Amino acid sequence: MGSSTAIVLSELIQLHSLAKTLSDQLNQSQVELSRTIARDIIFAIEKTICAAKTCIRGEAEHELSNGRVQDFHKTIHEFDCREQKIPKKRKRLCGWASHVRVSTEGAEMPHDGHSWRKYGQKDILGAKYPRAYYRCTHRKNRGCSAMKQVQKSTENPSVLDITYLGNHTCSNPQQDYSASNSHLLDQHQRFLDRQKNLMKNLDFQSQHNQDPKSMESFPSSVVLDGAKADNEFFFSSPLMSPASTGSNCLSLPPFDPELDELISAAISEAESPVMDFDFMRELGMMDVDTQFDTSIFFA
DNA sequence: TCAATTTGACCGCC
DNA sequence: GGCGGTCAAATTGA
Repeated sequence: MGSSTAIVLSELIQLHSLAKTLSDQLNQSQVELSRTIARDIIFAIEKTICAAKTCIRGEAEHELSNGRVQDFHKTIHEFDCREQKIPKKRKRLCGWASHVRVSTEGAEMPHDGHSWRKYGQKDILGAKYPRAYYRCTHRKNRGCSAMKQVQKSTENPSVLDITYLGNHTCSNPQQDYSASNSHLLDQHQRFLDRQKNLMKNLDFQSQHNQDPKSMESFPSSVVLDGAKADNEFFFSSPLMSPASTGSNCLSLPPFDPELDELISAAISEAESPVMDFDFMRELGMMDVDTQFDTSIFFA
């Protein structure tokens, strides 16, 4: 791997730790805006760390022949374990695996664009709810090896922990967004642009140290508390501690007609309230261990 | 009738 | 031996 990338990752990890410390120590009643900024810093850093990790993994694979990979994977793994508190003893997953947390909020099981067949259910030690095992419906006729495990969160039954194993080789037509729904990609890009603008505006606020009163007139806001609004995109990285989860909620102001139009159009054109997680991963919206609130699709 | 789900039994890893 | 993952027969439902 390139040493510069390693330094970037190292520095980001340290920055992330500092920002979280800052956020934890600030008193909510006195400096709400500072808390928001600190949370935003954490969010930005975590996104960058994810990107850097992706770079490193790619470079590491490229340098496999040099035998310098193990240290990197060890570093990343240790960081992952520290931040996610994943027990080191973990059953070996076959090939590609990704963990997703989904808030169901009324819907039993959010559709993810693929058809699955349940082949087993198991009570897991220490877990309040059983784990369900699914395989791709096209396993037999198309030899698709994709699987997923679904388990309700013990802390919050409305949240599903979904682990995807393997890649779909069945080329499910519902997920072929790039070919048949390229306009959705375009709309999604516009949405991301709007997101960037929101963040720029937030930066403007922090630079001008606006008081809470002037904040009220600002149309775009970042959710300050854990309370979730109806139309709220919920971003969370694997590095997010439960205490800081609220910082990743990007509130979409209900009085922003253009944004509402974008979202409702994207949802309605998809025929069903489907958000394809593979699709999101490919777009870089989701990395491994991503929490995604689907409540907006089932309102 | 057939596909999907349920559930107890079995298997392999730690 | 315990636990998680898978198998496969039984059951359900469209």
